[in-house]
Amino acid sequence: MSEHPGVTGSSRYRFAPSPTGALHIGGARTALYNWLAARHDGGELILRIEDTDRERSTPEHVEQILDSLRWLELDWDDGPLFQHADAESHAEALERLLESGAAYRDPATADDVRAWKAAHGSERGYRGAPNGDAADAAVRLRVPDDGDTVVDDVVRGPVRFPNRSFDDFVIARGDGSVLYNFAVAVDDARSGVTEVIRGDDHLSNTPKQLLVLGALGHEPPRYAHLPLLHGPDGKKLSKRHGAASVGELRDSGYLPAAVRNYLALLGWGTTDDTTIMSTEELVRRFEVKDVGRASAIFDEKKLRWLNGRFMREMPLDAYTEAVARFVGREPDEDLRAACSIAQEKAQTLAEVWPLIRFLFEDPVPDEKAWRKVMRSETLPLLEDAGAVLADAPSFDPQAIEEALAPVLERHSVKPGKLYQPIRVAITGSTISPGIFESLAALGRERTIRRIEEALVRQSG
RNA sequence: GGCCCCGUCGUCCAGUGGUUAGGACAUCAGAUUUUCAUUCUGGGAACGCGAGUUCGAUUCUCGCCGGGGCUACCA
Repeated sequence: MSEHPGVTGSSRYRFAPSPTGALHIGGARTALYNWLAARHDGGELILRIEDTDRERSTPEHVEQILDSLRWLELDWDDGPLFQHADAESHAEALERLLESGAAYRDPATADDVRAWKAAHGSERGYRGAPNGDAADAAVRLRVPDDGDTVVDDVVRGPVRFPNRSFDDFVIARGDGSVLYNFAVAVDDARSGVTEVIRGDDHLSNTPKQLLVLGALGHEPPRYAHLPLLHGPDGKKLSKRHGAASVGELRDSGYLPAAVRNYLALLGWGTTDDTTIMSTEELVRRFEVKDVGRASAIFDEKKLRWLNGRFMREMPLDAYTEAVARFVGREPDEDLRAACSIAQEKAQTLAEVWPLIRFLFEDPVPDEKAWRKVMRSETLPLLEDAGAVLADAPSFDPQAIEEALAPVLERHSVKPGKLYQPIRVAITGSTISPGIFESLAALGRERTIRRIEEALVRQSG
């Protein structure tokens, strides 16, 4: 159509969140699937902000959503478009329907409709009558009593809705502002959207949009409705389900690539059971028609595991970069060295700093660890270790291990009896990267000092 | 209430008119290990129920049960 510049005949996808809250993982998955599908078949992706609800939509939420998408590294080719900014075309389409008689003004209120239903039974939707006097009444779309409206869904197959069961639904408020099901249909047609991938909660809305499209004489796009995501309790995912928003995922220390991989697997899978996939592989293999039909439960344990795999396989530079961003430090040589000894130990970015903190700050003694490890008989061990380390020919992990070996023999103790007190002395905790690597990274000076401080603290 | 969707291990994802129903996370046991992790080996664990079709159903059909969505002058 001539009013659709840029429509080339290839597929056009859209992601259309409403800015009434932060982007949830459900919305993130919808965004990801649209993105994967668009990138897979070389189509375009439009980002449209569904803000016709002026009451609940806020600029802050818009920013949050854009931030989340950027963090997920999902880009778009057009937009963000704002739905409410397109009021003229909505008004124009509305006028057309009013003139053709496909829609009519009806002063009936929600209460009136309820009363009508009480009187007429619930097997047939509300049918109103035009009222010429009501210039400021809501506009309803006339829905036929006969026939079905069929949604030919890519993941569910054809789904039939008896027209009789629908109300003559409201498409515009009394003040002329349009409602969701109308705006969506008009916008999708106007921007030449050919593929609609969205949550299953919209399946029941689709026939309404089809009815609007039909009344306007537009070809409908192809629809694919994704199964909904649920929390661990099986209920619809919401704020109380922990890391439910993209922002929380980021703050929990997850990697965007791992989140993309995990989300892709929530509702879709490969025939050969491949689990870990790069984004390139995801793009190559993802097809909407292979999406499952059953709702899925978000399982953070698996995300953690997947994230750990990505963390461990990252090049050190990228790893250091990610850690630096997460903890708000410079990705300098010190941090890089610290990261190199902690990389294999952490499943999330949030777990890295506690492991390497002792290299940047004085250790904060964990009393429990101290009591458990620092016994009277460990004093001579620590003393001996301190002396040996002070004299070690060099201070790399191997040299340290070799220097410490005789201490073990002299006191005939198992390795743990020596290493744990040292660990607590230099890190304050019983948990750290490998002891030799930790000592080497800390350096001789600080090592000796911390051991001496521990001895003072312990005997004093 | 009406309309609609869904139902394979605890969870996610495969799969088939005839399979020992597969993989992953989680879990359990064992091995490795200086802590914590990692890694390795092994184990347990599922086709919601009832009919029908069929020589044979987890797979096809219907009913039931269970879960979910929509039913706003919200999106």
